[in-house]
Amino acid sequence: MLPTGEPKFRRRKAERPDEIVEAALQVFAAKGFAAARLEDIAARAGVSKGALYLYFATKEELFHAVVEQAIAPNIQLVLGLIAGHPGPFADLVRGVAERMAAMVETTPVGGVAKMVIGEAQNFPALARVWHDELVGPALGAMAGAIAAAQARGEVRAGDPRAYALSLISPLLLGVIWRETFVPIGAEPFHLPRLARQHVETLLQGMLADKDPCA
Amino acid sequence: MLPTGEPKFRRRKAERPDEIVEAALQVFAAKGFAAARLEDIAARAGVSKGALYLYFATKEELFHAVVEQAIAPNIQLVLGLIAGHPGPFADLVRGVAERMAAMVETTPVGGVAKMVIGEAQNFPALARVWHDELVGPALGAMAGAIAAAQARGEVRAGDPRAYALSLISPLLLGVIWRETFVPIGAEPFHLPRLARQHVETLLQGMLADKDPCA
Amino acid sequence: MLPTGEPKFRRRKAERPDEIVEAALQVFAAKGFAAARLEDIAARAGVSKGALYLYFATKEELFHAVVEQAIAPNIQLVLGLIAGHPGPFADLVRGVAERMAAMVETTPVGGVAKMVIGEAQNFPALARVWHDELVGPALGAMAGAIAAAQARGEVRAGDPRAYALSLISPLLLGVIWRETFVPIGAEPFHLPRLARQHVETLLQGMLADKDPCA
Amino acid sequence: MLPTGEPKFRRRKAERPDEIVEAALQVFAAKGFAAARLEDIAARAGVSKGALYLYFATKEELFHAVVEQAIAPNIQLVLGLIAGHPGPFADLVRGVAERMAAMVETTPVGGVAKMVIGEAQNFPALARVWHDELVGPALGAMAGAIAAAQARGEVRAGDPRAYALSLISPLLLGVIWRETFVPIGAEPFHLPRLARQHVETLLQGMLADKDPCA
DNA sequence: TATGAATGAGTGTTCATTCAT
DNA sequence: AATGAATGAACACTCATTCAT
Repeated sequence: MLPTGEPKFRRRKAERPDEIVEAALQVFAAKGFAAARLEDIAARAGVSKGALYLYFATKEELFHAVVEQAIAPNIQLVLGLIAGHPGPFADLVRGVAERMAAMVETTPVGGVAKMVIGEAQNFPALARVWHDELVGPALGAMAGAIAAAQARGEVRAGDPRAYALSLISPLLLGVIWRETFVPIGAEPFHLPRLARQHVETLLQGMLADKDPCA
Repeated sequence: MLPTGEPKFRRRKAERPDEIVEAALQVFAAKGFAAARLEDIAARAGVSKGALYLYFATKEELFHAVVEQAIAPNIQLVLGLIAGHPGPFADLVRGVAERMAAMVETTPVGGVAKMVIGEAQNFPALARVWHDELVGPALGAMAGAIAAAQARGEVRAGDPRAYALSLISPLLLGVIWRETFVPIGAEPFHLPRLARQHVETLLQGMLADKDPCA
Repeated sequence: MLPTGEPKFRRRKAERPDEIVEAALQVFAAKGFAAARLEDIAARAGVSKGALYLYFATKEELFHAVVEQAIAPNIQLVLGLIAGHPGPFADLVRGVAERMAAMVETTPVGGVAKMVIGEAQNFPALARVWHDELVGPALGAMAGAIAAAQARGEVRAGDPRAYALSLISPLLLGVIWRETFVPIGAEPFHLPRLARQHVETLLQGMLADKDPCA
Repeated sequence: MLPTGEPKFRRRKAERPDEIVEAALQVFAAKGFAAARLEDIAARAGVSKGALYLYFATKEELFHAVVEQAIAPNIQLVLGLIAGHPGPFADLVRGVAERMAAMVETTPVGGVAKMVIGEAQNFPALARVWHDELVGPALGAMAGAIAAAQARGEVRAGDPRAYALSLISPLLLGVIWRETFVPIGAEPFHLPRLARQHVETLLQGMLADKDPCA
């Protein structure tokens, strides 16, 4: 009845699905798929349990939305970084590592990753989304960049895909460590530092004999 | 009428717990803790649901038994390898990596690890067992060996714990990859090869003998 | 097609708890706590098993609600009767006995009492509620009235608490008789008549006015 | 192989059923029928769970045996006391009350009674046994004695059965009190004293005007 | 659009009873 | 006669999903 003015308490509707997905992200990341209760998600989103079903047909569909929504903002970033890099290989690696370290520290991607790992067997579709849209392309792009650097003589011989995995795995394992063992009192890793030390050390072995310390 | 065949009651007190743990290992690794149904475990072990409770008081206790049974045979192996190594650091690393690669290829440790990662938040006791009995000691032993090598001037400066994580993470991530993405069609990694290439490459950067930045 | 009939969902939040407690009262009184099946209670209340848990967190909590609901309306009555009585002791006793006889004949208090007796060992909380809220205060109030009458010289010497128990026990035992033995064919007692005869007889011995032992 | 001598550890077999019934009595009295676990009974009797079934076909049959065994030794005592009493009514009542007070203090009859009350609805056969073999005859005998005393002019007019119940109910209620409320901290009654005060008081009202203080 | 009362299938756990030994 | 491993039916409780409002 008051169509004008600031609809202060009515910026609903359009934002609802996002609010729900955001709430679901928190709960799924914390509990995993099976142990997450729709009631908790609804409560955290400030809606009723029934309202969830206005936007998502099933729990699994909501889970999909969470995975896709948590991926989308981040994936293009890394891919673009790799694809568009002009300079020497070492700089590319350093840039990607730094960006990824920042990402895992500032976004809930770690929680989602843990959740995907834990539920992959029961919900293969999730593993497929995660693989096809995120880790597959990213690993492929990185391997491509490595192959190109090898072709240019910048990087020594060796399986590019294995090199790519070598480069990023401490960071990912650090995230898993944080999600899995830090809550029970294990000493955390400082992820940016871990990534930097790892990349610098590994580059020593990867780069061809032209001075890697440039 | 034949005296053999399927007797209803088998009376095999001695073998039963192992059979049950083995079955539970399969089901837990496949489904995770929450989604695993005791009924499935019982069926796979060839016993009734009730029989499970003759040996394990709760589902969680069974889970513990699985974790400890899958850990126990493997942990001392690696720790002993590290502790008892006399020779140069590079040889130690190569030996450990080779042994671990073999282990993850021949034992279900990967499935258990995935399960621990997925359920850690909901069952902290599991994460604690896994950390305190396996990854904690292993990481500590490795970091200790690295620090010793640094003291001997064999290895360059740098956080030993981060180096240790760097050394083993591609292997562990390869296992996670196998458990998570290979079932949906992703290309697997050849873990021994992956480990070897990684170790050789990383060692180049870790070892101090010849300064590559001359 | 008719708009009336049995709608699957009734949406009667307000009435439901009372309906459930009423149904639970019947089933608990008939079977005792352990043998009562939640499914029977739900069926009798015309709801699903799950609906019970919308109102009561556990079977025991439902049991508590039943006890308190069956107690609450009756307890103040008797206590008020005792506390507010002005006249001579004999009239008080007669009034209380009459009121209690009417109560046990018109309310399910007998069934609940039997249930409390039967389950007290396994569910001490129930015995505590019943004792603290009903029999304790009632016995105490009665003993207090007796002690006062003794102080006034109306009642002979003797333990007031034992006198109080003496006064009411035939009525209570009559209820237990009804709940326990009448269903298998035993001859019932007419409780008001039983109470009256007992009170009149016992009063002869309690009252001090005329020494019967001249 | 050693048929002679003291078979010190072999006075089995004949005593087994009694030992089992004795153990069952304890457990049933403590927990009630439904909550009593055959395993506990077996353990307390020092036999295996399976051995129970060599002597009793079902849990209910064992329950029956317990009731009958706990009754048998006590019933004839009271009945004989009443039947064979020659002297004045007051002495009979005093003797019976004293004997019963001793009985409830020294035997587990209280626990069994509580159990019968609690389980009567679910196992009417138990109530029947208890009624037909114990309380029915006892109440009848007492009522008969009262009627005879009335015929002799010793006792005033009134329903003999109601008088009988009046006489014994405080004692029985005291037992129920002990079983139900004392475990949660209620103050117990001293049963012999309670019975004595009650009987003396009630007799004042029951006895005809000839001096009751003789 | 939104609610939340209600459902009902599903699961961990218990325990009386059976039976090979 | 005795054991105790094994069974299987039963039950309390949970929670994703539905639907009258």
